[in-house]
Amino acid sequence: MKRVKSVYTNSANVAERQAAPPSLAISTVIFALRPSEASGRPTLWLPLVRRIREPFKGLWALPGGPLTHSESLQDAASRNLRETTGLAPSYLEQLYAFGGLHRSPTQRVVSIVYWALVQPTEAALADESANVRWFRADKVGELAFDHNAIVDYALWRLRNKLAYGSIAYHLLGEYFTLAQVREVYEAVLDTRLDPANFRRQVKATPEIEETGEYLQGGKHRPPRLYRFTGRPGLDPDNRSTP
Amino acid sequence: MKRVKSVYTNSANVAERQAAPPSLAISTVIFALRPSEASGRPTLWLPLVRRIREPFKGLWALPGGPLTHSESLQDAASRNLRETTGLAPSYLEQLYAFGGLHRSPTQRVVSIVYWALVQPTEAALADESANVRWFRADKVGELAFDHNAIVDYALWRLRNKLAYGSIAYHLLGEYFTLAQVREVYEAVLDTRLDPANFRRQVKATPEIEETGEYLQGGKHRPPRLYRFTGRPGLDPDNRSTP
DNA sequence: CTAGTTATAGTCAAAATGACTAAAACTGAT
DNA sequence: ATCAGTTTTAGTCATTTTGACTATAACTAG
Repeated sequence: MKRVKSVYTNSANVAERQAAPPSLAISTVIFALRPSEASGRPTLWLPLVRRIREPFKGLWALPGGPLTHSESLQDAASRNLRETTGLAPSYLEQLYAFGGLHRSPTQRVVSIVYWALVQPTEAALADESANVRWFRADKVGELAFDHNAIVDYALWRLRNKLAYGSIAYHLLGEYFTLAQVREVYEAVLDTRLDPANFRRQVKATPEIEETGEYLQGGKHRPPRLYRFTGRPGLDPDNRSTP
Repeated sequence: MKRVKSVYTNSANVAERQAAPPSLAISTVIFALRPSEASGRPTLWLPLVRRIREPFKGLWALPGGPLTHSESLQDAASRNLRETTGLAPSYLEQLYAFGGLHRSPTQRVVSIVYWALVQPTEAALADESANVRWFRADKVGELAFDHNAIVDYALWRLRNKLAYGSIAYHLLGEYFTLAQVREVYEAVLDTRLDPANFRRQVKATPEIEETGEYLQGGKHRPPRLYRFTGRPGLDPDNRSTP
């Protein structure tokens, strides 16, 4: 079989490289909640992978890879999430297609970026190694390519979607207390919210179902557990909120 | 010069076509306001181009084309909008990257779709020919590829963005009356709104500036003209609303 | 000058929001 | 056993926002 790929990657002919179509890659920004080392309160974290080749060798970058022929964009994002972190997302949505001319110094590459939320039970199982590490979302340092801008944009989208839609629950387990929901909002939006008013609002949304269970083992009055009954939200074209 | 492109397009070798990267295209959904033939009230229209080759030869499709090497995604969308309709958009934003496996029967193609709003003064100048025609957004008929789904999604996004953000003004000229703004909302959201309450809300948004001018020549009391002082909104990454 | 129509201001009750008080229910220490 | 401390939960109350509606102003057509 003729190695078609080599026409683009190995040739030193500039005209040929010009004529090559921009390459397509898929990346994902994966958010999960983890307790902050300092306060113990939950904060947003995301996994990054260390680049083992040029360009940007040694820098951290978003997990990603090429789009293979037999998978849809969403499938590619899922796969690549699973391959780098071992995780299955509870929420996955397309973020944006980044296609600036100089994103990569070596070649023109268009990246279709997805963002995902994973539940803490999942996140605890996440692979971590020398080349895969979790970072606090607000302290990622300098990343490869335009990945700092992408992370910022993903954070903006997360905040936005949280403020409108009902998405917070995908960062939590199946059962949760109203205080935990509030902590998600506080972590993501970086504000403090009045517990009484917040609970009034959450209880007004029809997708929140009261269970008969209570969370035991805490130091104080045991809070009631709730359940989210909305759709899974794995579909990017689901028409929920902007 | 070697014709690199031919490696993918002319070769009959299946293995080679498998190995070829999915091709990348840019399309645009262009909305403008035009008076309905029936009621005379403004309604949403969009231009489509007739396909002159297979697949889907003869069917109408969204304007689009390949991504060239020297332009960003947004530039490609702008150019392609200008080339097919002669228009310059007053608003242009990325809609979504569509990459399903079977969007095109002949090859795998990933389309990055933009949506645009053009002002009526512009829209009146739009080119129309045998192969470019404007359709009412709710009556486009059967389109090529998955373009019906794309138009539906674009309409959903437009409604959504209209309900939250301040985007209606990009469908109007520089000066407009509050009744015209209301007509935009009524056309896009397909509802009737109370004129008094609507005006109260619009006047509460800080980006709307009252001018000293009045629209003359109407049959009744001349309405005051207003101006929109928000940012142009040509940037897709502008952090306005979901 | 009058009838018809649109623009615009204002009223009023209902609903939503933000700040706050307080009781209930648990744990851990006295 | 009791009490102090903390969190959950319910409720109050003033303010703001919303929706339905009334009324007046300003124009045109006849």
